[in-house]
Amino acid sequence: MPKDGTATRSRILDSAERLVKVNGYAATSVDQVIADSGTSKGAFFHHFPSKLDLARTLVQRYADADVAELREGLAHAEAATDDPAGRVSAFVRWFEERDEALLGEESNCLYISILTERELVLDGTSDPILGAVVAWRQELARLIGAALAGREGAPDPEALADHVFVTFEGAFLLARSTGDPTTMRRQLRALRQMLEAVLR
Amino acid sequence: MPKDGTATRSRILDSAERLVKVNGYAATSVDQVIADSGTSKGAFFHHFPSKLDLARTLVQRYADADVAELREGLAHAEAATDDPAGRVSAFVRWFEERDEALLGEESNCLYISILTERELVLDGTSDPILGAVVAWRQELARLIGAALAGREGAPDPEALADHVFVTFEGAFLLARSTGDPTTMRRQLRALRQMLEAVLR
DNA sequence: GAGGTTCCAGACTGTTTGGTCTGTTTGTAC
DNA sequence: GTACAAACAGACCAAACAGTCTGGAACCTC
Repeated sequence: MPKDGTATRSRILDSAERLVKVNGYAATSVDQVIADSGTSKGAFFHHFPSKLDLARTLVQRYADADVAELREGLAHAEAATDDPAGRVSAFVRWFEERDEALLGEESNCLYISILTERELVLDGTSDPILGAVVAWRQELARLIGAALAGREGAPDPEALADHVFVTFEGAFLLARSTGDPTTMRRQLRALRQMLEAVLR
Repeated sequence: MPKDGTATRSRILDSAERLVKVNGYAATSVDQVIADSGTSKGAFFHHFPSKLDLARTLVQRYADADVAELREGLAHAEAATDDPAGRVSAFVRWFEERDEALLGEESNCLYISILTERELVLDGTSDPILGAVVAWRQELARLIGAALAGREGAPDPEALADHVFVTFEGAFLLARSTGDPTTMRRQLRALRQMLEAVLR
């Protein structure tokens, strides 16, 4: 085996993720990524056959991490209590309380940058996002459905589950436009209070 | 007065809005806008000194229309009933029921395309978005606050008000990734049901 | 109808873009 | 130590990009 290139590859991916989250995919040039990662054209196109291929790798990596976070939150919620409604609260609170990284002023979601460009959706680059969305939907619909069990005229558990995803993405955008770093926490808090009211 | 150019200008703006909503700002070239609007380079740069200037005009126009829709919904809600909580329901339902244009499969929000690119935020292009956000926040906080009046331990009316905006933007993104045209309506319905539970 | 201005078409330009190509270094296998 | 392939570095390229320029047509003013 020849010399190891995984470190260079990771540096490229990390720089690209940061830049694409902040500026968007089309607005991020390969040269910017190269400069930011301190590598070269040769290195870039050695690891990725094209810019589009980088995007695909990036989205897959990000979605995997996202689903991992989901599992982490679920494990926490299910360990916290046996009460179905309490688990939903605990799940949201789990994200509400991790303020630093998630709530940072400059924090953003890669999904937004990718979904903004229709070409990336049409050619399947965004497919891992759908995978993550479905994972969130299924797991949270299960959690919420348990708390709603046997209620008549109750809201659709899947729609409520999707609304958690909706809140994250919407709050990222709201934070962008207001510049207020407390936006994400406040929106998660509002979401939790509304869910608690529905499940009461 | 020389010959009228407002029709050409509008055609350019309409094409640009459609293309930017669908593909993003950076991914939309001036040449594309020209081709789509059936005009020319000369016409484009006669009406807009630069691509960035087009973006500014576009955002302002879109935000103005957005605030007008807010007012329309408010007028409808306030005419519908005197009950404070009922007005909040009526407001959301007002959007829930206009499915065609707003919920169309290909529908999208210009805000997302603009907020995705940090440069457009830093140079003030996104300022009208903040104006619209604040308008929604103030008006809806007033509406929701009236329904929450005198309740102790109640959620923050401003956060709930912002959550309406959050739901719209998040649902647009969710619809993009799932391709499901019923997404917006289902999310608005979930939002309404949660608000009704909080205000009950 | 002469002069001037707005409106627009399309050729043109300098720069940036994603991507290629050549060459060199580095580690590995034998 | 020789052979070989992976891991780069950086010059290079064609196409696409935003923006300019020139020329002409339409329209108003006088």
